[in-house]
Amino acid sequence: MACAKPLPLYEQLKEHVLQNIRSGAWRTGARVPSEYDLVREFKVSRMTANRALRELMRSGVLARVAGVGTFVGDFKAAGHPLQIRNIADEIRSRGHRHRARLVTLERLIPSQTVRGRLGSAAAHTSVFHSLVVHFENDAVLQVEDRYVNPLLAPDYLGVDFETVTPHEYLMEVAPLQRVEHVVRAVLPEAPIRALLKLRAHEPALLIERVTWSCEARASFALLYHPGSRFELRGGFAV
Amino acid sequence: MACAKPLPLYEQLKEHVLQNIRSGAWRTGARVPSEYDLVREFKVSRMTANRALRELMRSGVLARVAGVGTFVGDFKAAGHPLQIRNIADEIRSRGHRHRARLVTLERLIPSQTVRGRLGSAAAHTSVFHSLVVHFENDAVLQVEDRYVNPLLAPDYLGVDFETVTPHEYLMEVAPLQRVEHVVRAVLPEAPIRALLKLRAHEPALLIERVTWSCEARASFALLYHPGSRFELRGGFAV
DNA sequence: AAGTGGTCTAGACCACTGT
DNA sequence: CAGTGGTCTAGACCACTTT
Repeated sequence: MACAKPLPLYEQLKEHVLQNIRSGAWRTGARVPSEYDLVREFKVSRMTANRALRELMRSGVLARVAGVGTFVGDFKAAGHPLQIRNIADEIRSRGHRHRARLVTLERLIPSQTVRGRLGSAAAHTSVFHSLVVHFENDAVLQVEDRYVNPLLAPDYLGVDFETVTPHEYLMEVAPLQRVEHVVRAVLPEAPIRALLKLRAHEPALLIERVTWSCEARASFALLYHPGSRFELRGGFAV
Repeated sequence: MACAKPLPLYEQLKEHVLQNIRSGAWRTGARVPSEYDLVREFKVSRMTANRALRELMRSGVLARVAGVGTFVGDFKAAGHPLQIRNIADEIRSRGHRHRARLVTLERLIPSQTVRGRLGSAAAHTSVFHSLVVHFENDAVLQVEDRYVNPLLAPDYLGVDFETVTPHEYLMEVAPLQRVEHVVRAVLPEAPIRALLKLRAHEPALLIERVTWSCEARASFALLYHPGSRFELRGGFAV
């Protein structure tokens, strides 16, 4: 998926910084080239370098201190509660590596709970079910327990969910119309706890998410995250 | 209520646009002055006007179309799952009774952690600290551990926080400018656990919230909720 | 043709931190 | 003191849309 048009200079600078963070060359807390360094190295004006670093700061990748310098930010895993983002993109945008392991992919008769969340569309029929573990640099970041309306994604069982996330696939085949989520702190049951590699009594952050497409419920997902390594970040200005 | 320092020009422009939106003069979808309009009206350079409008676009307030113009954004899609809501209003909106118990109200030298969140404004000076327990029909719903910048709310220690919530008071004396929050699942320490009346190993949902006012950090709050009785709900359409 | 936003430059002054 | 980020200017070229 190459970008046809050349990126603006400030985007190229941002990408350069992110590459160095992704590759591990610049670790958390490390000093990042100053605006003047970028001016000299890339032959751009200072405003362009400033914009690149400023935007990376705003998105939490960098920390800047006037009179001191710019440094790689100290991020714990952070998600945006209001955006429906692809977890793989989210991990990559932090400069880290995403990997997915498919645990289960099947067709099943939904439980009472799942039927309630997925609605009448799945009343007496079976639904698709996937269980995927998402890793950020080899540490488990999310266990994704997802139930999908087969009417809206009939080819779900044929997708390779170790290269494409369920979210990516669903966004492609079913236009997202509406989303609802509930966030809770829980002590997950043993199977989930094992997949999350949680210590005993370590809590998890659970996001229950229902998505609508074509006026119907498309998917119900239980997204479990280790409490010690995951944060939902949000905020707004003004 | 006074922001002493003069805001940067681009912040003044943002404020000007926001005032017009807040007052209702510019409604959703209405055209906003172009960059050149702002250049002429406020005698600033185009880059300054550009930055103001660009940042308002990124925070979702404005929508811009190259070659066409800038318009007031459509807020119905921009649901805030973590709204800055007053917990008392929230409880009452569910038809329940809200009660607050003030545990602590003091001035103290902030810990390293608090200083980090509250920023340099509190570097070597003391800050205000309040610890309030919020009940929904006699069940604990939130333990609010809040640290306040004394420069922005000098009368904080004189407020009766069993009749007015800290949030209500702060909204009154310091205009809210920016908010950031982090949501996590945690096992709280003993003192908080006792106030929350949690069973052993019962997790809590922790919201860390930093609010800005007058370009300064106004308040840092740790909002603890019992995992078994509290949910964050959100969602949006389209 | 006129207007708009998107980007970019080559300077500038300031306040601040480090040495 | 030199270095840093924060801000600002007065131009510029481009692609695009509307008239």
